[in-house]
Amino acid sequence: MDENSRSARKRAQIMAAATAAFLEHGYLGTSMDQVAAAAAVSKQTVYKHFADKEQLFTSILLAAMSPTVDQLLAGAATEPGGDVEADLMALARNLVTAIWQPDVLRLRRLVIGEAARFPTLGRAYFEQGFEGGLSALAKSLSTVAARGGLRLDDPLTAAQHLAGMVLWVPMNRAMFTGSDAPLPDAERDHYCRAGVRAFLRAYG
Amino acid sequence: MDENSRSARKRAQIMAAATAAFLEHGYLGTSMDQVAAAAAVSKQTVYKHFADKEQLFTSILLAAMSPTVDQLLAGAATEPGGDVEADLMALARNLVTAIWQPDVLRLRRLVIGEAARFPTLGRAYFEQGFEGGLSALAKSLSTVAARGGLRLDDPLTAAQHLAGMVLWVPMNRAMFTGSDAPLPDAERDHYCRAGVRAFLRAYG
Amino acid sequence: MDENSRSARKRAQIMAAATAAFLEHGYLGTSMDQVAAAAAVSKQTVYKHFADKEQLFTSILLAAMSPTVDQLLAGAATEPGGDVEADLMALARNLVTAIWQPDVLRLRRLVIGEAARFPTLGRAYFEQGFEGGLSALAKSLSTVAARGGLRLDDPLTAAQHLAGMVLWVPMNRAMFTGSDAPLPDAERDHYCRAGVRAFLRAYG
Amino acid sequence: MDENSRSARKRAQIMAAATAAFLEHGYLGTSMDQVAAAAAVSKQTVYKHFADKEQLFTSILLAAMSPTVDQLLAGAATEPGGDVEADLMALARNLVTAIWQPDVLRLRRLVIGEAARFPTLGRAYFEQGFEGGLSALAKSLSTVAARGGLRLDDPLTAAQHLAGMVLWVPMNRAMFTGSDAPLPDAERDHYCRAGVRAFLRAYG
DNA sequence: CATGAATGAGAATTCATTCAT
DNA sequence: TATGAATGAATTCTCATTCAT
Repeated sequence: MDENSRSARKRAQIMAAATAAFLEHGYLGTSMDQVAAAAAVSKQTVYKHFADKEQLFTSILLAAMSPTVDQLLAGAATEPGGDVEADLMALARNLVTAIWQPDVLRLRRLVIGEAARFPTLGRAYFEQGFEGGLSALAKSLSTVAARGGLRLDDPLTAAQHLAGMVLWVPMNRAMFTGSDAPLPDAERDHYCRAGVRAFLRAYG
Repeated sequence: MDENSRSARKRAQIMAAATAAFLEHGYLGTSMDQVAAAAAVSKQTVYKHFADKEQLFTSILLAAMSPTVDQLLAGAATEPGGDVEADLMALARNLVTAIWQPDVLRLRRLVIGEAARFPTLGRAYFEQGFEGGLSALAKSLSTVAARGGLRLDDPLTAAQHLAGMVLWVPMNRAMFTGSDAPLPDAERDHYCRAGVRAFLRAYG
Repeated sequence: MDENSRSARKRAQIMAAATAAFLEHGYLGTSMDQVAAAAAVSKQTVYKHFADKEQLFTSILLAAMSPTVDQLLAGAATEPGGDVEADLMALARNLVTAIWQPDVLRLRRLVIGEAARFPTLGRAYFEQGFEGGLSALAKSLSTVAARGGLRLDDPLTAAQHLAGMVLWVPMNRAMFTGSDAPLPDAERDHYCRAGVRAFLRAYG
Repeated sequence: MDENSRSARKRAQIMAAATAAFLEHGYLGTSMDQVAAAAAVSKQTVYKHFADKEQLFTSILLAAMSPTVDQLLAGAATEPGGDVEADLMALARNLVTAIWQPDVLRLRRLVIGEAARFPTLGRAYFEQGFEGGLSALAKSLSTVAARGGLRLDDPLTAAQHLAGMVLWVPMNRAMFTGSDAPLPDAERDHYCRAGVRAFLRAYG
């Protein structure tokens, strides 16, 4: 049990170090030496826990996705309040805030950049992170709709449209420019408001 | 002119080979030996044309962006036809078709994946490719609106919303899953139709 | 202590091999492969001990200077014996003998040849090896003078003059011709005697 | 004759460029590309004039020695003036000034640094530049002596002693530290005066 | 005759991975 | 078990020299 916990601690150190390194320098840009050094662990120990670099990478990324997904789902949950527009604005803001964590943006870029080399990983991210987030958003929309004022024949499509209108521009900017800086509140609210209003006209 | 053409020919060979290699294997995944071999040219010749790997990479990508942008702009142009919905559908279909070229998808992934290492490149792509495409779409929307049936106070925002609704899901799928396969017509039409109808409700 | 000794042994092997290689072929003329092969060590091990070639070079040379300096200082020390001229002759002979070690001559040529590339190294050699030797010689001269027969207002200048008269010609010959052969006794004595006699006329 | 002069001009360009490059970066540190580029000439042209790099190097250096030697000889010539000490000071100052040209110092370092690789060159420099200079100095000393006040049984040995006392320290400093800066007048005069006074005591 | 390209090797440095201790 | 060393290939880039045009 002692060795077990010590081993588990080392494993955690390795994963933390590797996650940071991969997110910062990419797959090929990260060396096993760097990982071992950053984890304050010998290379052998790394190889004892992870068969090779590919396995380390996929394990790391799959583990890194969970909190991301959780955040997304949490971000999509709403405490329904006053009027519909206010509820939708809160929903949109939560969505943006959940996504605009530096590590989430880096993770997106990393998975996209390695999609050709690691298609399984990309598919996992898409299904859990992306589609999962949309489902959660659809559910929240249904909740809002249940309180009146929204015609939602197809909540999932509505969620896609809301997310697309709000996120399309700022997310592409973040992806392409490489900036991990938080989205300024004014900008965030601008995209949220414009998207929510168009959404209300289409689905109100 | 003779030397010029010979030198230019070599340079073109190098750029073609390097473009293919970088799009397929990424920046770090592509070696200068590979490039030289694929271009049927000696490594020296590569280095005589491009000072180092970074310069080769940026030159290649900037050159690869132009046709992409052109395609996008062309894709956004429409021959206005019958009713508004039909015009918008044509617009959306053209947009999707223009983007869903394998090299365009690969280029997007490459630029995103290297955004941290080459932020200048990413910014260039975003401004020319992404924002340029949106502007062209806005202009086309204005043309359609002029023929009646659309209320476009802010054509650029409208273009962002149309593009976001149509592209958000399939583009993310393409980015994450790494698939360069053409979008099946049925799927394309599905996203286009749903987006266009919501758009018409919001802006019609 | 076990790892320590193993690591230290490897490091010593590397330094010995690198010293020999650099002294024989110069900085640019020596490759890291040669060093590793001569040290019977992998290239990685070399790079684990020394960050890069420059650091290896400077470490090597600084280490190579110490025994040189020691020899010079020891060479300048005298057991004062009979008359002044005999003492000075012994001093001069010791000086020449100390310098005329193949590795010392090679080291001088190497440091001079790389003085433009490694000025710090050259300065270190000048201050420790050259000026240090002169100081030691000055001290020895003072000892001799204390026993009478020498007027030494400025022992350091006197030492410079004695060394200059004795060494100027044979040292330049050794430097320029590249010969590491020991100075024949007859020749050595010739330069020593002529220098000592002039010195006695000037300072006696 | 036209081609001849054009060819000669090119050859001169190459030699000038190669001299500068070799003096600055050494033999191995200079590439044929650099030489050709600096000479504004194609590499073929370089190889047409000089069979290979070694021949280029030796030709360059042998050519670079002549002006150096000339300067030394000229520097050792004196216009005999007032008293003996003044004449000797003038002689010493001229000697120092003649040597302390940047290219002369660089040439010395280069020849010494490459003495093992190019012994013939070093020997040539020693015989023409070094011993030649000493002979000239000896002749000048004889002239001074002829006007009274100097006992010169062996003018060459006297010249060696004068040169050694004056030059030993500053020349070693220049060689080791890599400085091509001109010797400050005060310093030059210091070494000259101390050397000349000791010389007068020994040979006056 | 002179330019650009080719050659083929070799430079320094790093990599992922595996032994030996 | 965990460390340093070894391996052996691959990386980017440069070199001296020689063909072709």
